[in-house]
Amino acid sequence: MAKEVLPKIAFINNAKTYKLLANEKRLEILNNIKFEEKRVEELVKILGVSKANVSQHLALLRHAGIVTGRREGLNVYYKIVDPEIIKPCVILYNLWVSGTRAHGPAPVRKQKVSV
Amino acid sequence: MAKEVLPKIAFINNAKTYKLLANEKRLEILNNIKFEEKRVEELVKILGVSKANVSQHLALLRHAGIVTGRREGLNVYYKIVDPEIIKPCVILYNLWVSGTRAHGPAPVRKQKVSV
DNA sequence: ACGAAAGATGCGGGGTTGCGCAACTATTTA
DNA sequence: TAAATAGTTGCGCAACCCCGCATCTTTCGT
Repeated sequence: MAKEVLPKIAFINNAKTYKLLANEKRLEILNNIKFEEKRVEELVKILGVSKANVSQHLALLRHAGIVTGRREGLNVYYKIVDPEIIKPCVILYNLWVSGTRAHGPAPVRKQKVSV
Repeated sequence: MAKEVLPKIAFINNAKTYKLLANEKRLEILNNIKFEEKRVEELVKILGVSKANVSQHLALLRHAGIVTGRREGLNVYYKIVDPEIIKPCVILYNLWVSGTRAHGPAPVRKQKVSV
């Protein structure tokens, strides 16, 4: 790990990115399109929320350049631009699995996931 | 990178953690105490905000188990519990440095940092 | 015991976020 | 061209976050 402290600009940028990631639904969306693109309608079924809501979340992620959409007829297929952005999720999840941190009760069975 | 989609509980937990990280000042605090502990007063000088505000941010991080404080006389020394939590910051920063993602204008000189 | 220094905490207002609802656009099929 | 399907966008309100300000607590020196 880098010994140096990141430049101030890094905090501003990271905070923006973390704000986008700081939402359960958006995280679920990202994890569902990290390797294969999916239609909005599919994400609606998976997330169990309204189409409008999914669209709103996707708009945020799109404007930040985190995901891209490709229209094909009636459908729009979304995918992650750079799957690298998922890594922090896996790291934090594993951190939590290891029980190093608190934040909520332990699940029934905790299993690490490869980064 | 793991092919599997993380369990739902992971999204809930990650979202909570990301909310805590989604603040410029808290990120700066974490980056300043990732390897050596610092007094609150030192952080006040570094961040350039009020003592009360720093204390509030530290309280949030403390309650989430991300940092710990150790009192020594008048001073309280804070440090990160597990520096692993910094990794996502470095990853995201490098992602941004690579120009893979948007989010703000490019800095004068961008330099990657080792994870 | 009193004052000073270092932190912590409670409150209040301005700003932001999340989501339902309704209205709108785009594309295909009849 | 009209209807249907897939998606997007604007509005409004409740909930939440950030931070200044004042107050309170802890510890030390005199």
